[in-house]
Amino acid sequence: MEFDPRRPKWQQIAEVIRQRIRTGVYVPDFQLSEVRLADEFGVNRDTMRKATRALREEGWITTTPNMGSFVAGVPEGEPQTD
Amino acid sequence: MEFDPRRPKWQQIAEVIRQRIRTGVYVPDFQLSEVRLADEFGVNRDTMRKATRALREEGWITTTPNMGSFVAGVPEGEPQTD
DNA sequence: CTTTATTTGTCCGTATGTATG
DNA sequence: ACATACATACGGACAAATAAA
Repeated sequence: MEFDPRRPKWQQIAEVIRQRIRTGVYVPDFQLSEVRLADEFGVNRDTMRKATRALREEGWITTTPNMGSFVAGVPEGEPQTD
Repeated sequence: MEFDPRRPKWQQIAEVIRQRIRTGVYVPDFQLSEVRLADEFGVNRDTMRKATRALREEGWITTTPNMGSFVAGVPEGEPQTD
């Protein structure tokens, strides 16, 4: 993925994942692995964690320690682009 | 069993077993099986092994390969709640 | 003697949480 | 942002020894 050097990578990654959830690419309960996503986007896991943290705080995903992160759905007030 | 997510499960399990030995629920020579205990507490055997390892190092139990773990008693210096 | 069940020991893989540099 | 390491936890698999059928 191409990153805009003017903005943090984790923000750009979070936006991509938001879009995937909005459009149904990622359906509820779909498991998101920080390790695999970090590999997919070509970034460090530490960077990926910043993205998942933001998505978690916004209600897009839920995270269970030692288990994984899972798609929650589109948060309240967010437009569904599906 | 209900676990406090703020502390490791294996520590909480070890504390439960310590209490059972202190109060005589588990008497000396009573056999403890990692497999059955893991099932009882609803955790992975790997997690259960961390608990038995701690108890073994503290002197609460002894473990014989291929045989099982057995209650040793209340270690020296530990108060007997019985 | 053979089979089956049980138990600990060991190893692999995956995943998140935390910490350090 | 990255690199690395370790802790915690789960799932699965296999080996070796023991005991009972």
